Amino acid sequence: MKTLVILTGPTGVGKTELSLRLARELGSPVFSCDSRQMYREMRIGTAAPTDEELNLVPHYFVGNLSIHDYYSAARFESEALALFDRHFAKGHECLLMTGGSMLYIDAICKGIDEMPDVDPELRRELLLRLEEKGLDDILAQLRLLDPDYYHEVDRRNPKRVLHGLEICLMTGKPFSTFRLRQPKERPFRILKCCLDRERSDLYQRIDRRVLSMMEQGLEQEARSLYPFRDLNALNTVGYRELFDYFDGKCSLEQAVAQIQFNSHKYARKQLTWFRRDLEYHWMNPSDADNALSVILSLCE
RNA sequence: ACGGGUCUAGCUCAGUUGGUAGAGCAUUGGUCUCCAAAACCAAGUGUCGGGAGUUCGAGUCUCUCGACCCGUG
Repeated sequence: MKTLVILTGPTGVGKTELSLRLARELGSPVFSCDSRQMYREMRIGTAAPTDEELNLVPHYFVGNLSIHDYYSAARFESEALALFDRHFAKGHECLLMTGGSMLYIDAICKGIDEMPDVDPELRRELLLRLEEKGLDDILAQLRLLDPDYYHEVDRRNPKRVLHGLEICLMTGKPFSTFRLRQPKERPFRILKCCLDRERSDLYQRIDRRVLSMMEQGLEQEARSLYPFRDLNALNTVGYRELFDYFDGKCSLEQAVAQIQFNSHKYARKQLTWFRRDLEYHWMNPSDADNALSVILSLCE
């Protein structure tokens, strides 16, 4: 039976390392599902696999985008599914997808409803309007155009409200008519594995990794991307904190500490998301051999 | 040694004319169908340096002890 193995877990838990071993065991490439490692300009700060690691096993979706490119979970869904098809057709029994982008994982598992991409100009307009007239103004229009969604959304969350209105304005139809939220069937089995370790252990690993990023030259990487700080890709832990430092808002030390804290926060958010999904098999990669054999036996 | 200052949540600090404490960060939990490493919501925490006194009542006034800091020797 064709199986897609999903190996995920919070940032810094040790996904990359285990995925390389697992990929060799399964004879699969690594299909990354990390929304930030895709940007080739952001290697250090996203802890993207190194050249040596990339040479060990073929990877997809690492460094395949520029920070200037538009991308989304929906695009990832269609591109990744097409690739899976091709590889399964070539005879692979198991394929491995690794990464921590929760929404991207769900896009693969359940699918995302068909919806047009948002026109960047419209988005800019609405953001401006949000700034000038406030969220209530946006909400009022959403209420008119899509009362259903108006009642569902978290009305305090500008991003959600804005997106709803964007789709209404672009299509002339209520956003909620697109949101079927019906999980799509996939022509393969999905095996979900989530790595986790003791919290203090995880935080220590994250903290150490941030320091090592700094040694690898994260500051220079961030500085070279500073002119593009307004791009969505750069709204990322590890970069925006350094941008604050460049702006003189804090010391370098403080920025580094903030990167560590924000990574902790992100790890917690990931865990919240994964916990909710009862299909996950949980394992601790501090005993990598065991984790590996558990996953392999689940693949049977 | 003398003079001055500081000591409040894990950290940095706020606490009005005395009514037993708060904000940011951290920590923790949650929401979530497409810019998602985003955005949003929520929670706990304190022997207010120790002790004594004044007072119906002290983080807030007085005394005392201690720690640290800055001056002067």
